[in-house]
Amino acid sequence: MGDFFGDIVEIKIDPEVEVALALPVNQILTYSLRGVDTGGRSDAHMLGMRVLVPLSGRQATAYIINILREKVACPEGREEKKYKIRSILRFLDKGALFHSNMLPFFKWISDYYHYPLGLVIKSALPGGLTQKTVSVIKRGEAPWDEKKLAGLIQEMPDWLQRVCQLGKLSFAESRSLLKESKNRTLLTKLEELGLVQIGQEQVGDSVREKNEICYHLLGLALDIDSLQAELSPETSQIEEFRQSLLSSITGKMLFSEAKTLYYLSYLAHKNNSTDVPRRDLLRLYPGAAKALVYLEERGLVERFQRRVFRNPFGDTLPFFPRIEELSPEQEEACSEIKKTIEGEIFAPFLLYGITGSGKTEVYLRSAEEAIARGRDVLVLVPEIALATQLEAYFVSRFGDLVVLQHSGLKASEKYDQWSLALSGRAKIVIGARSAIFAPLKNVGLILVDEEHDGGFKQDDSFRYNARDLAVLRAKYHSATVVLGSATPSVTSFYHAKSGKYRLLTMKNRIGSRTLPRVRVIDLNTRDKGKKKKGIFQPPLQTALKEVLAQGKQSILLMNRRGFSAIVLCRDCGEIVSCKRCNVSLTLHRHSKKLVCHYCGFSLPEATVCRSCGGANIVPVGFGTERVEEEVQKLLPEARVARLDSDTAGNREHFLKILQKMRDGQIDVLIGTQMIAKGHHFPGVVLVGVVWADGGMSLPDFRAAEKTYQLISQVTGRAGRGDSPGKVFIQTMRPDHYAIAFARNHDYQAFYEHEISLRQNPLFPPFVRLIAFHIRGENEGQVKNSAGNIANFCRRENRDKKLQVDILGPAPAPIDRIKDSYRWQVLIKGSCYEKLHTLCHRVESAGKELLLAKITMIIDVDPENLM
DNA sequence: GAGCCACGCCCA
DNA sequence: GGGCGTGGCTCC
Repeated sequence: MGDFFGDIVEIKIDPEVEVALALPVNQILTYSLRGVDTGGRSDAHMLGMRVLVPLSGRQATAYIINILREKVACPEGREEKKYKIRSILRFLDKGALFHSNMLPFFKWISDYYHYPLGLVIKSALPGGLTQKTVSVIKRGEAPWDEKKLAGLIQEMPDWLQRVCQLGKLSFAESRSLLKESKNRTLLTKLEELGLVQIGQEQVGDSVREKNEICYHLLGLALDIDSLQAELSPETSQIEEFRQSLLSSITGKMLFSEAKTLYYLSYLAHKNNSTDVPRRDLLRLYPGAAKALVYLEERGLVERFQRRVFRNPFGDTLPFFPRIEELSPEQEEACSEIKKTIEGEIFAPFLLYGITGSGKTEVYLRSAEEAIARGRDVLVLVPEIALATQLEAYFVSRFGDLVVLQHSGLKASEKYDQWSLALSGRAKIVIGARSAIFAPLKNVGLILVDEEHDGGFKQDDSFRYNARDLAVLRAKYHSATVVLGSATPSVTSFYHAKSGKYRLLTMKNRIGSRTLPRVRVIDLNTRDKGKKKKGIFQPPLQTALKEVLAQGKQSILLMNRRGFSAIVLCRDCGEIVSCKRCNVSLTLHRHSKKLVCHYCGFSLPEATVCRSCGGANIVPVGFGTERVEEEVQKLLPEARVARLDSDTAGNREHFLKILQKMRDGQIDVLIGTQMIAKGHHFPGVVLVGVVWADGGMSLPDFRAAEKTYQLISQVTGRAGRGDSPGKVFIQTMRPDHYAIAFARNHDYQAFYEHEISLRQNPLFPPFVRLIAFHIRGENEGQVKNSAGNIANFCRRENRDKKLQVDILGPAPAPIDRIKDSYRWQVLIKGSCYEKLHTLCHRVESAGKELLLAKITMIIDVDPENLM
């Protein structure tokens, strides 16, 4: 055999590793482990580890994704490596940061969403774990010489003066200066003269584990049991305690030592743990610090460190007891899900259950099943507010097996919660979309609540959809995935109907609760000619008054924050728009500002028209602030609260309002869509949709679907307690199918209508979409680049017969945000492979197609085309 | 993401 | 021809 393969010799060489960089680099790089302290780790243990690597004169974080232990020398001349393999600098952690079974998942995601593997992995980890070196501009060794400088530059820039005075500049300033090439050339010269120096500085992790010092008793035959009954923080018994100790030890026992031991025993007893944190001990008795040193020397106590996990759970989580009796529909759903969990097979379910039908209990029972079988559970919710809801249910049932993962947590808490999941101490992760990457090893069940929600789609440069990834991850783990909703996305329902998902239906509300009666109020018929009466029509006004008189609660949905929709100049009719975006400003009366909702730009409320200079600027249309004002006028005695992203920015405040609402301390709650979702407010009997039309006219094929969902969701908030609910929908388009079907709670009919519309022209679920967002500061160049992309697509499509539809180029509905012009090209096709083939070609041809400084974002399965 | 090099433009 | 600024390639 050796002769036959004469030119192929198996040789053992230094082990090499393949890594993905935590940088926007699409390549996998190879490094050597030569001379690296691997700490005796096996290959399997090195997979998924984070390492620091040299990268053209810098250091960067990378993740090990493959280990090349043995190599076959390649036949003559082929695959000769052109580069020199360098060694990694060091391992950055004790162990891997993700389980190796996540790698295929990450690779798939990287390919599907056209996003570099290293950055996929980076987003799967908690923030603050990216070490690197950065360049810093410093004073050089040579003495500062103004004459030398004068030869180089006429005027000394002020940053250079600061280099001289402070010795060095900040990371951020150094970076922005080094970006500009004219500074670069100057700096090179200054460096040659020895006046400045560009140094490399290490940036470490910004989160780390927290440890505390603990003590426990050692070698003391204390008869704790006999003492325990009497132990108390009172110190009157200490002398007696000291005497009793003297009999069991050799040598003397100072009073302070006895006191320390006394408190140590007391705290150990109180916390039901032999290990007592030093901090707790010192808080009770500051004198323990000195005594502990002696006690340790004498071998009476042992000191050690233990890891503590910072904990994001508030101490006021409500407790929800287990519901013993299930409705027949719940029973049915649970037993179906149970079967697939037991079978440990991949099984996707769509749990279509109307609001109030008890989906939460189905989730909890399914989770019990998975946990009982030793498997982990992942729970995804579209936003933090809902995590808070579910969190209480899950903690009530599963205690500290549950951890949280969402952006409401502090970086340190996030890191600790993530660590608990990684180590296997936590078995259930609840979180927003990024929790789809939770480091659970053996996922047996994934629950996606409110699966229709757009919040699962991330809208920045890594545009993944966590709901879709949930199905994928379940496949990789042979797990059950349950997508739950009262108003499933048209796509998911289509999959359920076509058999791709299994459909579980729950049509009845728990108990005797009925669905609320919905009344549609046509805004077109309101008192024409008469002076406008405000934003509530008489039936809604009456209902609000009645409900208040009964001592019950109301919810008013207004899906726009601020006071007005737009502000315009009464003199010339010009709409006051943002300086940097092509959108109208919105009046925020609370902060007395005109605000841009896209870039945050603001003007003072009292401003003059940019077009004619007139000061007669008036707000037109309405937002939540105006609704709030009108409610206060209509019901002066009512307790009113408003929840939108202006007031909910502070999580504490947000939770407090939700709590007050549950406790009945608020009569009318006004808010944007964030009040529509999932909350359980038993006292609410009236829901008013102040203006249902907001989302309907948007240029989005999902506009009707989103409107239907929003109205249904908020409708579901009414009548969750004992009294039946009432809903009023104010609209200019009472005949629109989304409103008509929402009024009758007829999801099926809505679905049938919507799916027929998606067939011509073809839209998802019949085709898939990929959007190319082309952006830049020069309008003409953006437009031309978009044209190039579209032409390229058309050419490829024709030549390669890809059967893909190309739409555009077209300016985005909002064609300028933050001074950046926005155009898009949309491709759609029923064959996913062909669509992605085209997408890959566009990606690799991108540099030639895009003009200077024009960027392109690839958005697979776009949700938001604004 | 950031260093580095090639290329192109401007002016002598 | 030299200096400077920009874009794009590459990093192992």
